[in-house]
Amino acid sequence: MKPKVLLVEDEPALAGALADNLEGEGYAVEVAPDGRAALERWVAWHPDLVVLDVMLPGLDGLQVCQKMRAQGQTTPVLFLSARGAPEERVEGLKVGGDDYLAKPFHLPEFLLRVKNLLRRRAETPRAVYEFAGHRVDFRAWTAYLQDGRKEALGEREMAILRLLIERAGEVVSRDEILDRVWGQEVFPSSRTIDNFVVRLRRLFEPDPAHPVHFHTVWGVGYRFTPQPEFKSETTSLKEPT
Amino acid sequence: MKPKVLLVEDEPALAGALADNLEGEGYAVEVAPDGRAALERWVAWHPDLVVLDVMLPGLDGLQVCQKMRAQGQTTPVLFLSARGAPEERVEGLKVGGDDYLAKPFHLPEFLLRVKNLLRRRAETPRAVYEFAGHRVDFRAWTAYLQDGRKEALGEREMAILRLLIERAGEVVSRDEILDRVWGQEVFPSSRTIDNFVVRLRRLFEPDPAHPVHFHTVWGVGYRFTPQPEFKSETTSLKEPT
DNA sequence: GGGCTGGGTGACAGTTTTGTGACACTTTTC
DNA sequence: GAAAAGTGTCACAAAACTGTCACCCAGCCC
Repeated sequence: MKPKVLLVEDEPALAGALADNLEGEGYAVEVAPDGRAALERWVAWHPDLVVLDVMLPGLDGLQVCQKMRAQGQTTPVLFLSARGAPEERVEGLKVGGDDYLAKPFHLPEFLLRVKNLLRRRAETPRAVYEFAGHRVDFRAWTAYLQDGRKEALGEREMAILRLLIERAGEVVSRDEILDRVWGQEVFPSSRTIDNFVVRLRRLFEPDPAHPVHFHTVWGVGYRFTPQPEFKSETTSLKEPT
Repeated sequence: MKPKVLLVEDEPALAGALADNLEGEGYAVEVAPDGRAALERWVAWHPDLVVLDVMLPGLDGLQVCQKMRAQGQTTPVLFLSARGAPEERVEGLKVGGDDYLAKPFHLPEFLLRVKNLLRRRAETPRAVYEFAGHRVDFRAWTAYLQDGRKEALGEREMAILRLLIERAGEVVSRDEILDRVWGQEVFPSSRTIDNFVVRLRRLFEPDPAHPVHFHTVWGVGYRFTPQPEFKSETTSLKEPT
C-alpha cells in the first residue's frame, strides 16, 4: 500500500504544488489547511508522515506536533517554515519533529527528506497483530495461524487484511477497498475483492461458510471483528444451527 | 552503553569543540581527520552514528558515505558542509546520508539532530555474525561455512548479506536494497539482485532450491531468517515469539 | 598486454499472484 | 412469491515476477 503523507499547509498554491509532486513520487496525499483540520485528518487517516508548516492560522505547527506527540504517536514529522531562524528550528526539533526544512527550499531536497523519513516506516513496532489465536506479521508478510501453520501473504491479500484490521469493527465499503488497495485508476471487477475475502476466510475462519471475523455487510462491503462476539442486535434475526 | 559517535572533521579546532559537546551529551566520541581514517575507524569501532564533514583531504565525505553504503551498512550519517548549496545537500542525501547541516550551524540544533538520528537505531551492527553453523566476518569479507569451507565475499555480496541480516525477520524490498546498496542514481537491472541472492543461497543454504534462510517474498523482495523454521503443514507445536 | 575476478545484463523458462466470467445461491424489494 | 440485486466459489487465463544461465565488461595483478 502506498505510503500516506498528510500535508499541512495553508497556502493553497504551495500546498497544491507539493501535493502534486508527492503524488508523482507515488505517495497518497491529503492536504489540511490548518491545525485543527490537521489533527482531525491525522486521527482519521493515520498517515505515515506529516509535513507540517509552522505558521498556520489558529493552532500553529508546533502545537499540532506537540498534541500528536502527547498522544504517544511517533508518526514522523517534517517541519516547513518561512523563517529559518536557528532558534525556531530548535523549537521544532524539540517538540518532537524529526526534520526541519526552511522555505524556500529545493524541491528535490524536500522529496529526498520525505523519502528518508518514510524509510523508517517499515521499522514501526506495531507490525504484528493478533486475534483469535492467529498472528499476522505485517513486516514479514506472514500469517501464523492458530493451528501452527505458517502462510505467506500476497501483496493484495496483505493490503486488504491490513485495511480491514485497521478499521476493526467498522464496515469498509467495497469502494473504499478499491480505492485504498488498487488506487483510483484501476477498477477490477467486483468479484475480485470477494475472491480475496474468500482467501482470508479460508485462512482465518474456523468455518469459512459461517464467518466469525470477516463479516459480509450486505450491499456495502465487509467488516472485520477480532473477537467472535454476539451482538444482540445483529444476531437475533436469524441463527442457523 | 553510550551511543558511539564517529566525528570526521579535518579542522582540529572545530573537531575538538564538537567532540567536547558531544561527550557532554553523554556520547562516546572518536575523531577521524580524513576519509581514510574514517573508514578505518568505522570498520574497527562500529559507531552508531557518523558525523561527516563533506570537505576532507583525500577521500571526501560523499565518497566515504558511498563506500559505507556500498557495504550494506545502514549506520546513520549526518553531513556537515561549509557550502550549503541545495544541489550539494541533495548529493549528500542521495548517496545515503540521513541528514545534512550547513556550516556554520547552531550548536543546539546540531545536538538535537544528532539525538534524533540516534533515536532510530538501537542495535549495534556486529562485525561477526553467526547463524546455522556459518560464520560471516564482515571485517574480513569472509564467510566460514558450516562445512569448514572458507569463502571470500565480494563487496556487493557482502552489502546485501549485511542488509538482510540487519533486518533479520523483516522483508526488505528490492527498492530498498537498490537504495541502500547502490544509491539513488544507479539502477542495475532487477536480475542483478536476484543473482546475488542466488549466490548467497548457494553459499549458505543446505538446499538452494528450498531456501530456509533467504526467503523470497513474492512481489516485494527478500527476507532473511537465521533459524530454519518448521515447515508449515506438519507440526502444530509451539510458536516462536 | 593477457588472464583473472567481481559485477552487471538479457534471454528464457518457470512460478505465483491477480483478475475474470460463469453459475449457483442469498438476501431484498415489490 | 417472483424478480432483482448482491455474494460465494470455481476453474482458468493473463500478468507480473523470479531463478538461472551464459555471457559481457571493467579493473587489476602479474
